[in-house]
Amino acid sequence: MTGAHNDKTLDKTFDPAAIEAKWYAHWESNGLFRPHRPDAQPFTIVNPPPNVTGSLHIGHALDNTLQDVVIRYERLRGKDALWVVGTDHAGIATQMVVERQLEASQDKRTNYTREAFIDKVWEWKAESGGTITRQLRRLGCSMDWSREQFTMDPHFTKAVVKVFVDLYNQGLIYRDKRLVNWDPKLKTAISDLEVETRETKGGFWHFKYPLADGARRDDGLDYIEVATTRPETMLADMAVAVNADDPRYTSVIGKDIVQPLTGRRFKVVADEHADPELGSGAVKITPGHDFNDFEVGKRAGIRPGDMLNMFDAEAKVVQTADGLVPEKYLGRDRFVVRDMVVADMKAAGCLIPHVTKDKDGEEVAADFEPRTIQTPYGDRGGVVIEPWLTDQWYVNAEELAKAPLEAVRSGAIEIVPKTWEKTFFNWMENIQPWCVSRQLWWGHRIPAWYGPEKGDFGEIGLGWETDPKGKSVIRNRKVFVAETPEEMLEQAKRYYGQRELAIVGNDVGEAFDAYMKRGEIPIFRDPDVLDTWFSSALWPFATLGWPDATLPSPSGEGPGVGHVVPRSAANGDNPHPNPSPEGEGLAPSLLARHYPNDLLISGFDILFFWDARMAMQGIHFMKDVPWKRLYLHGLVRAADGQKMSKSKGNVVDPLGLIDQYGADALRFFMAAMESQGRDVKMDEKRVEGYRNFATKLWNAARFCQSNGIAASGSLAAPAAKSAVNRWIIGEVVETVAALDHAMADLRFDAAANAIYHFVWDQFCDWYIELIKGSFDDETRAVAGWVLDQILVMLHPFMPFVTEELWGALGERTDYPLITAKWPEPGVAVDAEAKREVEWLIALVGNLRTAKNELGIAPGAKLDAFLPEPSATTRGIVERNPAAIERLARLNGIRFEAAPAGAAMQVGAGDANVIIPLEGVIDIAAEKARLAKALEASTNEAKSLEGRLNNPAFVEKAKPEAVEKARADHAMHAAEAERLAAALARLG
RNA sequence: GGGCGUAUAGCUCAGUGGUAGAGCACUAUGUUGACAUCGUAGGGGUCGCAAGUUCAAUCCUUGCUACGCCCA
Repeated sequence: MTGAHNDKTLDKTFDPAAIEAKWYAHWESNGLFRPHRPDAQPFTIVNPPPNVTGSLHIGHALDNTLQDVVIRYERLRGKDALWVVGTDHAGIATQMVVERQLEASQDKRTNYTREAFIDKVWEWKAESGGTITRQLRRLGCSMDWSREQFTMDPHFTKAVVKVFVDLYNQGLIYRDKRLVNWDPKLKTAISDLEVETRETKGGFWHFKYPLADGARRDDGLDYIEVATTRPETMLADMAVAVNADDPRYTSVIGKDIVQPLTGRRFKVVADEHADPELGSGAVKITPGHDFNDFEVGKRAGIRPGDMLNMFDAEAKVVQTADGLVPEKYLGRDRFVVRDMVVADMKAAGCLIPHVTKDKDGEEVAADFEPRTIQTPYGDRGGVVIEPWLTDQWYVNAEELAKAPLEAVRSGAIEIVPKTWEKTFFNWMENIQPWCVSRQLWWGHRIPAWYGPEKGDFGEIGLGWETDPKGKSVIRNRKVFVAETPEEMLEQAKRYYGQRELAIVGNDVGEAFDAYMKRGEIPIFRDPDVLDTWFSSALWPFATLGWPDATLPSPSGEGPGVGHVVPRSAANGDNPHPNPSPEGEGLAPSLLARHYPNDLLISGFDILFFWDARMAMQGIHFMKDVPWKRLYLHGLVRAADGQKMSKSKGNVVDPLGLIDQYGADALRFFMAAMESQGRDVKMDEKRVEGYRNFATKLWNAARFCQSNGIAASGSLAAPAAKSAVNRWIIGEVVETVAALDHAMADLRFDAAANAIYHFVWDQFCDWYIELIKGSFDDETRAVAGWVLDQILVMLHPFMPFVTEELWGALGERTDYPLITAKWPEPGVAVDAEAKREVEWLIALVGNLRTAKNELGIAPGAKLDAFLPEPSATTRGIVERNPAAIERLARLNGIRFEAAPAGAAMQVGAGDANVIIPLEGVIDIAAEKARLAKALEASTNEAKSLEGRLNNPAFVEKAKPEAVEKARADHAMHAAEAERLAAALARLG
């Protein structure tokens, strides 16, 4: 039914689905995605690793199509093209999926031990981990599956651990107690980038904070008015800040406030953060729960360790260290407490109502002023982020950002399109410490261990305390950061001397004393894991085998380097190591050969998350940029321009489009729509159009085949005498040049359009039409060669249909298209042939138009006269009788005067062909037609004449512009003259 | 508030300092040695608005308007 028969005769219709699976399996099983080319110039890209348990969405389709276009192009150009592929463990996302599954069966994570839960995640990975890689195959992506990577493979984990330890030893990773963005739903810290600010409707409450000890302001008031959008935080207020230059408050700076609900006494402090222009000019300060207040608190001399905390990990109220939070608030949710606090302040007479006038001009009092609040939400958990004071691991991003900034400035990394440079600079220049620890179970466990710190006299055992999460922790910790437990123990022994050490579980808790009593020093590993982006930042080099010289060999095959990493050190949590299959070219030089990568293609939405961090880690550890070029593309939007989202229900499934139109059509759409700096709007009609394009090509090939046109076997253009053949060879030359130019600039749209228009407009519409009826050997050779060049040039965009046709047109099983050679015509454009064919095209086109306008049947075969042809035109006519008869549908063109009588007149180049139509045409209609054309020509000529008569133009314009204007003027003037003469003939 | 982008035919988008193109849609049509997922012909745009630079502006500059995105 579909595809090619065994005898390779092409079917009338073409079914993408039938050929896609066949060719993909063929390419992959024959190792054609990475042919052995040890002597070729390497070309390397790495795919942005999708979430391992995810599935292909339309954005992946765009991203991976562009990468495949590039890698297939470079492979065809003979390079040692490597497209590294793999998936990301996606810490938060994957853990959430598995937790949701547990919830569905009334189960939950905390019903399991950490190890048991992680086992469940590995099970889920095994179950669903193949989905997206299968889908990438359906799209036709020619990745090197033989070396498929996973961010939690043992060798990758080794790289992650080494990076952490090295950065720690270099002082670029440190543990710090400061405010983090805490997600109370996921119960983990997240980085600044994972916080999205949303506008929400909220309130602004005004309160009286009474001055203590009878103090009064200069104006006599005995309180300070403060306002807040988060009243609940007053339970942990530690100051009121006013501006030192604000005359309303100068006399009370340093005086005490008594907070009405907690009774806590704290100072009025002077701080620049208080803006006299805003509200009352005074601000309540909650250093433990607000980023600005944290800084104010520090400036006021409050140490982070002393800042009051009033929330637990789920943002429920807990007792502060000073014990002043009233019992009734404890254990309640932050938003419940907000309402309670407002009510209690109101009852205490400390709420200042918000007074407005209603529509009748009456004053109305409300508890708060309605306001639009910029509220931080966690991008994964979707709940309001709470600034929370905890110990977390931070990367000194400011330091690591220096080299990437310089790399982009110097051009060592080229960002395409360039407009993104500014965004990149802006972010990198203002980069904040990167919080990399996550309170999750699924991920790379942080290679840090804690034991009790020795006291001033070397004594050990200063006790333990309860952390904000309610867990018992060693109060003064000594941290040991090491790649393996063995190394850690070495460090610990050096520190503790000859004491017995005990590595204990995650919760040292109450067991601490027991260990101490037994004379053992308990040491436990940091329970946290690393931010997923911390590991994916290593993708460009860790996938190539860093830090080992070679990659680990598969399980059970000798001492692969990946397996010397003890399980505990690799992660301690990975019972299902993903063996790295051995592929071709696992030479020690893999890393050296393919780093730096040549190009990275990613969506701009992960510029900061991923690209920037790859640049930081890549340059730091490899002493060179991760990639020479960074191409950023936009989003794929829904047809109405909206962002696609599950909640809006406007998500387009790329697999559905592939089913309907074929992968080639979807790919071509993605490439053709990818112009730099603009989002791609989904347009299914256009996908359909490119499916039609594939069908058009299919049928053209079918026609060629049925006329004895076959595979060329020649890289160079065949010798050709006929103008038509010389012309089409020249068109190939120009198309290759246009494609190469577009690809060099990563203009995917221009590249796709160049081949599209060559195939349809030049090859199908004109060349095939022109050669019909004259299939000589030369023409067969040229047509076969041109069709081959088309298949090669189109292959990066439409790999399936082109490979199928390549196979159908000739016996070349040992020379598949995917590894064929990029066109090298070896000839120049033949200008004479181009002029000749363009003359024929103009004649045919003008004749068709004229016939149509005069209502003459298109098929009517007519006589034609050309009384005084120029030598050139005469030659063209004499050399192309078949085309003139077949396409122009003329009984030849006679070089003699036309018989008297009505005639239509058609121009082409310098010729005016007269076609007698006595009794056939409506003379009035022909006159009208000519008059219309005459007017257009005359207007054009006049306009040009006006310009040429302007001395300023002739003097100041570029000579080429003047020259062109003169030529155009001459052309239009001559045309007008011809048309006028033609009109005159009609009387 | 800061930054970036976009505004061109009904729709989706290219493009150029010398008065504009594609695909789809639309109208008419079906003669041609593959293709109706096709062919042929056609209609349709003061290139968001205003000012400036220039011999010349859709293109460069500035301002404005509208929409979108990122950061604070």
